[in-house]
Amino acid sequence: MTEKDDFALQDFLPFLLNRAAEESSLAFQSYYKNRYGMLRNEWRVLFHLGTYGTMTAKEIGQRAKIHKTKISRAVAKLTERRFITRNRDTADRRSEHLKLTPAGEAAYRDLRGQAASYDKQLAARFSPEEEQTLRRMLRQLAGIEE
Amino acid sequence: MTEKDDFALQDFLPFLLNRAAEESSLAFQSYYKNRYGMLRNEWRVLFHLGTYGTMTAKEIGQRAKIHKTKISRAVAKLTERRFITRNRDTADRRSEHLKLTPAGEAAYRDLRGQAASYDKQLAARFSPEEEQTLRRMLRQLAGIEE
DNA sequence: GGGTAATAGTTGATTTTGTAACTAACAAGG
DNA sequence: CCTTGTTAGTTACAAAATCAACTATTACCC
Repeated sequence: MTEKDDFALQDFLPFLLNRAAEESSLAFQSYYKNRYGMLRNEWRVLFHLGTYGTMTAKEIGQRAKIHKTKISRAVAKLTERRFITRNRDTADRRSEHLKLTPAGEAAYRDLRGQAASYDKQLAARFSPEEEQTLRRMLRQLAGIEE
Repeated sequence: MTEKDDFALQDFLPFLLNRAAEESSLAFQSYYKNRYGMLRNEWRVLFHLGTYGTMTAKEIGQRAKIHKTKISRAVAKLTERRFITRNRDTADRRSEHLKLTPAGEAAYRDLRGQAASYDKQLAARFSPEEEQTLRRMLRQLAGIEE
């Protein structure tokens, strides 16, 4: 009754992944929250716009696999804080092209720098080969082709 | 402006981990939600009690690194649905010993079986060595010793 | 063209989570 | 024993996620 069974929660990949995700993003999340008052979905959108340039909400959603509702709200916040501007497509007036403002670009550069060094720090626990393997496996699990 | 930058969101481990976690647990989550109306924290608590037997909320929290608030609510739900019983410790009346009811045991056995086969399926994408490496790295990132 | 379906994005209602304050019980020092 | 501090667990309130319904626009096709 008090003995350990053969398949525990710690052996369950979805649990492990979730725990690793939470644990590894803790410090980063609070940095961005304190510094820019940005939530996860907001800096995700910012990051995408910084990386790929002008995009529509739909494109961001497809690439990052974020639901349109979350994007819509993140975009509203980011627009309100003057990090991005929106422009209706003249050919298809349903979609909007989103673009970083100079303030958005600055925040993005900071974000990217922080993320890159944070990432490096996390990966430093492993050998370069292990790290590559890890990234490949995670992309596999996440359904990211590229 | 529309070109790809050198460090994208898909390269960021916390993002990758989070995406992999969500993607990989989707089917499982909805199974348990539909079958038993259980949320993630609820089946996590159930799983722990099934694996380790009688425990207090605090012990579950330490092992699974779940916040006490979440556990408290999960325990309330599970008790209400007659999956677990609570017994105050006679020596220290602050803590309660939680234990599965027969219905809880049954749900646990189903849960464990499903989880194990689901896990196997996920891991089948990789070679056995890769799988072991993945688990070890995830445990590392998650801060799980064992 | 006119009707029906599809798509981009928003909004609202409900559920869940997160944070912090709270209660009850114990511990330890004087 | 009484004050102060700590711990186990709960609860209240605010923030966020979810899901479905909604608006506006375009696409299809008879």
